[in-house]
Order: sequence, then structure tokens, then C-alpha cells
Amino acid sequence: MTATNELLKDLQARGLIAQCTADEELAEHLSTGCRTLYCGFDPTADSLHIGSLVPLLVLKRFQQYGHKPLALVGGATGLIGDPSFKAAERQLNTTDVVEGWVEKIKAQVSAFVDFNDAENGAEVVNNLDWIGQIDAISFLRDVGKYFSVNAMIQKESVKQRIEREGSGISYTEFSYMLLQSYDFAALNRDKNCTLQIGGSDQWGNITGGTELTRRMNKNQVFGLTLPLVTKADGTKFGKTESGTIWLDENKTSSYAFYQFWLGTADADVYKFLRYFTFLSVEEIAAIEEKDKTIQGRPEGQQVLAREVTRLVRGEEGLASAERITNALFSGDLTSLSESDLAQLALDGLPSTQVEGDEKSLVELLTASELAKSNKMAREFIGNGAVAVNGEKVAETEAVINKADALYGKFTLIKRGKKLFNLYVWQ
RNA sequence: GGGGGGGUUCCCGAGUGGCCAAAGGGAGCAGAUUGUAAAUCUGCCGCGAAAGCUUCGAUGGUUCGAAUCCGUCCCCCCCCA
Repeated sequence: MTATNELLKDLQARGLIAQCTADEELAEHLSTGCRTLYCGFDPTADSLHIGSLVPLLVLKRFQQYGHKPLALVGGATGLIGDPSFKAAERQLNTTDVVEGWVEKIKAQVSAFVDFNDAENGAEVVNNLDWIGQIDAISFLRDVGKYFSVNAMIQKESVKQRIEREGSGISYTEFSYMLLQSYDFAALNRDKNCTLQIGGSDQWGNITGGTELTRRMNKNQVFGLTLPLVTKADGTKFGKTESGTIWLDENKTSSYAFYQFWLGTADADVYKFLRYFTFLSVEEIAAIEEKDKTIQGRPEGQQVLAREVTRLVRGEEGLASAERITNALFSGDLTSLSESDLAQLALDGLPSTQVEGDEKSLVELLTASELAKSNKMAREFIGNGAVAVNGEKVAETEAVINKADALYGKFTLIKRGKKLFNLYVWQ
């Protein structure tokens, strides 16, 4: 498709459009007024992770072009569980737990859109507000009647659950699509919402919604999906050795967040710049061109890390991440002042309190995240993977004294190429 | 309601009485090389310094000895009705 609408052109240039319904009519629709669109975020944890960043930023992109975004938090759907492309049935969470998560996620999504008084001011809605009202009979009669099970089991998103031996799908999860479809119809009815966006795994749920809305409300509405973020090496995006990268700074420090983006492979970095930043496609192309001509380290990763960290964690989060990064990776650790070191811990560099005057190196490693068992600790030391205050230590039985600590207080240990822990002697 | 097949160490998946802490692959980690990239090569990959200890859905047995056999329970899948 070749978009005629400016916004769609930009999204397309960024590679952000996976699929969309009725593209020409959608372009026309978006070009002729302020439209209301929504994207749903189910509370499956107490924070969203960076997988939700693409749709979140696309909501913002729509708002920048004058449209009104609704961020839907799935207080109801989160109680059911979306089966789309999930290999196995999931454990249900209790209503109390989900309720708590809803509040946190509401706050999180709010940071990405503007709640101004303008015509296109954003809103956060919770589908429990309308789904929670319906009784079973009405739901089955008014909504269920529009769905054909024959069609539903043909959906790619549940196919593997239905066909693959060793799995299966409960009626609960199978019903998920009806709830999400009903959301769209309800938002269309109550808020004149005419577009739903989501990850490409949501295509089945979204088209379910456009069809239900047409049947229930007699209105044409649109759907648009965003590509699944993939990495060139085929591994899963958004995970590191230490786990998921969360949007919540209490779950992933800004330093770790920044480092995650900085570690992006060359093969992915320009794509990610288009997905995750508001730099124009021209600016990104310029960076890519420039990187081609430089010997050694390209600039793309740093721009990406800076832009995304600023976007999600703000100027302060970015500053703290850069302080740590600069201290650890560019230069002489011993040149850090006492207050610099103290600041690193505050900035989110992993740190551990140490009692006493001396500890074996093995003990220090296992006291932090650097090694999970004595055995591993010894192996790391033996491999020459451990450096204390910048000096490699390969002696398995090494003992670290408080007296040798920087400013009599700090010992900084590195394990591997980029994992640090600061030990603070008491 | 009836019949059949399963639950193995992070994942997939071998293993049907000792040779099993458990093949193989993937993921992950470390080293070399580098740009805190990729690719490649090497090593590690339950805990423990070791003796040894804990693990194969849960539990109770049989046995000198069980992931492997038997009982009970929980969970999952498929087929027929």
C-alpha cells in the first residue's frame, strides 16, 4: 500500500505498519478530522515491559498528528488471558492482584500521551468498567451470537493451541476474543472510537472487533497492526541475561535500561531507531550513512540508548545512566571521586553492603548478583573474568581488604565484560 | 461416559532397574578476537573444595539399588460417545 496520509506515510517509512484494514479508506478517514483510536494493554504483571513500547509510542505518534488516543487498560481482559500465539494455557491471576496491576499500568501508560484539554487530549479507560457490567446471558445473546466458532477456530492465533498435541485451550481463553471485540464496539458506541491499533499478534482480535462493531453499531471502524519486534539473530527481543527489560524504573534501573539499548546489534539498530524514537526517518538515514563511513564503533547504538532512555526515564534517568556508563566504561576507575562513587549506587548501579574488614573474593561475588554459587565464582576468577577496582584478579583464593578499598569504602568488581557491582564497606 | 497417550535438570527432548546428575540440541555464562556489535573458536552449564548431597509432577511402597517397577493422588493432551 502507498499511504496518502502524512501520518500513515511516516509510519510506513518507519516500517511500523504490519497490516491494516481498508487502507485507502483509513487514509481518507485520518485525513479528514480528529479521530479517536485505542490500544489495549493487559495487566499481566505490575509493569509493562519494552515490548509494549512500540504501540505506546504509536499512540503518541497519532496524537502528534492531531488524533485522540485512548489507552485501554484491560482490567477485565487481564482476568481472562489472551491466548493469541501463546503456546500454553496461562495461570489465572486473582482479581485483587490484577486490580493492583491495573493501577500501576494506568500510571505507566499515562506518561506516554498528553492529557491536555485540547480536542485530542488522551484518556485512559478500563474495560472492566463496561465488561464488568454485563451479565452472562446478555453477553451470550448480544455479543456471542455474532461470532462463529467455525471462524474462530480458523484463526491463526489459536491454531497451534487447537492443533498441536500437548497443548489445548480452555473455554475461558477462547472467549478472550469476544471480550476484546466487545471493547472496540463499546468504545465506538461511547467514545466514537474508530481505530484500534496493536501488535501484529492482535490482528485476529482486532478484526473481530471491527466486524462486531459493524454488526452491532452499523459503523465502519478500522484496525492497524504494528510489526512484532524481531532481532536479526532470531533471539527474543527485550530479554537479557538478567531478565525482562521493564518500563518501571524500580524493576529495571535506568542504567540497565540504557545499557540494554546500547547493546543493540548493528543489524538491528537503525530499525530500532525508526521504531522507538521520534527522530525523523531522514535523520536516522543520515546516522546510518555516517556510521558506514566510520571505522570501528558506530553511533547508532548511542543515539538509540539516549533517545529511548530519555523518552521512558526522562532527563534525570538518562543522566544517571550516562554517569554510570561513563564511569565504568570509559577510563580510569580510580579517577572517580568519593562522591562520584556514592552517586553510582544512587543511580542504580548494583551495590552490596559489606560488613567487616576483609572478605574472600568468592564471598563477595556470591554476595551480589555477580555469581550465583561459590563454584561459579571460582570458575569466573579462574577464567580471568574478574577485575577488582580495575585490576584483573585470577587468584581463586584472593582476599579483598577494606584497607585497599577506594576511599577506604568502595570496592568495584567487574565480572565478564560488562557486569559490575559496587561493594560498600561498612 | 468409554478408550488411549503424557508430565525429565531454563526450554525442546532422549532415557524403561545399576554403566544416570541423567544423551543430544537450543538458550545462557566465561575466555580469545572485537567496537560494551555480529560471526568464529575454546571452556562451563544442580549444590558442594572434597567426601558427598539434593533432583526426573506429588506421595507411599517393592528392591541391595528406581527417572525407570507397583499403589494412590494432582495436572495435561488425543480419540470415540
